[in-house]
Amino acid sequence: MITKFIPIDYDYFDFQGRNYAKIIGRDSKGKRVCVIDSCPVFLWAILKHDLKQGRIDKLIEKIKKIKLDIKARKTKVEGVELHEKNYLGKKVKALKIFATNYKDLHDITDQLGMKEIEKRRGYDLGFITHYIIEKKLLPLNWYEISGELLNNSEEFGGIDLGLDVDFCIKLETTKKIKDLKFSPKTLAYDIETDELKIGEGEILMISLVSDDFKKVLTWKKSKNKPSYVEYVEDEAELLEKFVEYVRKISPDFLVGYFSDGFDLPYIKARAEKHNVKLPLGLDESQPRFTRGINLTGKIKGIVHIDILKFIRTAYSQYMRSETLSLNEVAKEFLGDTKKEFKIKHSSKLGEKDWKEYYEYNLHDSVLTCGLFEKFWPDLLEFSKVTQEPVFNVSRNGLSKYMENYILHNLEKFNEIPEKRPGYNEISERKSKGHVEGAFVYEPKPGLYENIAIFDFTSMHTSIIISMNLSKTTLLDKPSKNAHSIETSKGKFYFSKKPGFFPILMKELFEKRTKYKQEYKKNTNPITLARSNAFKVLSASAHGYIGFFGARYYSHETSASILAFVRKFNQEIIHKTEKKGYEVIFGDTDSVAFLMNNHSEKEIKEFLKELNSELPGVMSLELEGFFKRGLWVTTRAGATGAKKKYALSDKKGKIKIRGFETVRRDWCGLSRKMQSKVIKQILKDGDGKKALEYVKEVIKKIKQRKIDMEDLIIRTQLKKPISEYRAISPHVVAAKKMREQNIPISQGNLISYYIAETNGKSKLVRDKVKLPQEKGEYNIKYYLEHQILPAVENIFQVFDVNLKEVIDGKRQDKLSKWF
DNA sequence: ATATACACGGATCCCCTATTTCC
DNA sequence: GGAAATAGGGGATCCGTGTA
Repeated sequence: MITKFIPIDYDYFDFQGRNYAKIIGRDSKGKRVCVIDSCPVFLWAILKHDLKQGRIDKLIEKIKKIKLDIKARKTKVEGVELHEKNYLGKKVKALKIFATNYKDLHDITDQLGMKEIEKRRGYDLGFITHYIIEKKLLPLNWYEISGELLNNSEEFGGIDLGLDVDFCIKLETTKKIKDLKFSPKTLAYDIETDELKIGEGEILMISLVSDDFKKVLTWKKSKNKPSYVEYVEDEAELLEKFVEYVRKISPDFLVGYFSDGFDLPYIKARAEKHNVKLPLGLDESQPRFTRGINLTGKIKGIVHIDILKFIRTAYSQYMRSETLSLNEVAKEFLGDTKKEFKIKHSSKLGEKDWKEYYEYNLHDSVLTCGLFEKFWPDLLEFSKVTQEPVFNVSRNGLSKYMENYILHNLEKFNEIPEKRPGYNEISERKSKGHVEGAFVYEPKPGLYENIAIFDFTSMHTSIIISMNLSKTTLLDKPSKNAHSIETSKGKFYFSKKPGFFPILMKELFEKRTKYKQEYKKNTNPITLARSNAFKVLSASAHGYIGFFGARYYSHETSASILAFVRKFNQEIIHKTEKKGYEVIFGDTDSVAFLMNNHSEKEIKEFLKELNSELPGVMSLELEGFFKRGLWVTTRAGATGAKKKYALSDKKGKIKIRGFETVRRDWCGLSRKMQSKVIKQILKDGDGKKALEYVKEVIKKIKQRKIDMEDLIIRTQLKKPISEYRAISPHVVAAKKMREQNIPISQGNLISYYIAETNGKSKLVRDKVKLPQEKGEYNIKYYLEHQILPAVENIFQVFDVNLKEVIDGKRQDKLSKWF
């Protein structure tokens, strides 16, 4: 049989001791296809250099005899080949040792303690990754495949029986073809429960939303039933009905929001309680969870996606939302929010509340479905770039993206993969301590006019490429014909012969540029997603090298990259000053300076000149020309504050960095006020109006006219309450919540305000009250700890002492304004 | 475990000394 | 009068959240 095929989900099974990949996908007509395939299983034994052929032959014979009888499975070494390979960029002789089952590679590795063998590698990729590398059947690419149709066949122990697919094919050949249209079938779901702790309460309803399907299943009946609501008798039937609908719709992707951590485990826990089976898998298997801190729910054949996890890794650094709640994320990406509904325990809900609750539940799935559609192009592109299935892509972190990209591209360098670091290796890496980071120029506080800013394009990555930096190009001794750099950890030398890591980064870097252009020329969600995928990947190169869990970790390289970053930035700053410009600030990869009377054209010429002196792919670009810029001192007052500034461009567009305005752990009042003050000052060029405004705010505070909502402070609980050594206000608030049985856990944003109290304690934490708690806000606290710190330094730029304004003292220095 | 370092700034912690309170 | 409690100053540390 010959058919077109797009692989979506990868799984594997053992049959007669061997591994078989089981790949679920679709054909061009949308029929569901299961492909069964196998691939050679092997690991590498790297030989000590200068071994004589005779000794190698003897070693091969010895290895060929290895047999294992473990875990009720008999496997053996099935063959050994000698190959010329590269390992960490160096030529080596290595034995390719074939085995029966991938899971036994570790045990075989343990048998390879012979002294002729230097290192053992390539046994820790996982079967799926290994299979994709070997057979090049890449996720979400289109193929024309041929093979034997397994129709109710007994082969593989009758795998085809009881598998809910249209065809099951034993793969023979594959041929990559041009992309065809593929719109995945998506089903979003969401549950409502009485308790937030997994399995503690009852599941009241489940909503399901697909393209042309909207449903709320519930056993909580009420008088007016919207058409999309379907009643069942009880919770057990609810679960059965849920399974029934999922099986009937049979989506490629079952999507939830935080469903790895809530919805799916909850459903599983309740099903166990009621003794209800959850045969959601295409083979009727139940969802399975991987253990560990972060639960991951897997359903065979249907890709279970927790879209929150993907948004968190791939997108959150570019988002405006301050939390990753469904409401905020949906607002940012879909322009839609959750339905208003105040959740109460079901026993406290009135007859008319239920209709709203159904709607609320349904709409959560609508939003989840919308988010999946919005991020589908991104999932697709990341999956294609890193050549890993969407299930993994949606849950992997940045380091894994980079690592997969590397592993799937090693073959063209004839490289044997490096192993994952073990526990000891990781602790050793951690013990090496931090390397010195980037250079930040101390700004001179003040309000400036006409500012130009340059910054380096993908600075770290372009340095890795241009200076050929990596674990494998690091030389173990000084060399004259090498890139070298002085770091706090010593002077390091890197070969000038391009290593595979910098070459790979160069490919990424070039594609990043190419797809950015493509996106600019042809703007659509796919080009944007592709551009973004390469941007994210390209930007995490240095982070990967410095990450203790990375296969290609290198402390020396990380230190060198950062040393080059400092060097290049300081050189640019120096050259700018030498050219006669006054430098205002610089952070890592940027320099800002006063234009004085120089024209934009002159400055662009200067940029060209700077660029001509940069090596390799490094380049400096114009970030922009700005009309005004504001820099302040630190709270201590002695020095200019770094990483805090505000700019306005010629169109009056404002860019605020680091100020309290952009920090979510300040109350709304200070943030809004500071933002307004900054905007006013950048607009006017002085602080007169802004000061009037601040005085009004102060007056309002004193008169208790401020809305409570604007005084709420929100701080994230980053760890379990018991682990806090310093009991700060938000920890006290969290404790109060716990006492009131309000469910809280690590990662929650804790809201509270500071109230007037009778106690004489001076600790802020003793004045903490929860938003719903009765009390009056603490005037002194808000004036001195929220308002003053937010704007004091700004007015200092104009020689205004705000403390005196607050205290109502006369303002001599202000006389010039009044 | 799940990319890196630098930086700000609030709040508490902790140590010290001076002052107040208690017996 | 002397010991214990309290206040307050100030640096160290913890903690959360930014910038790049």
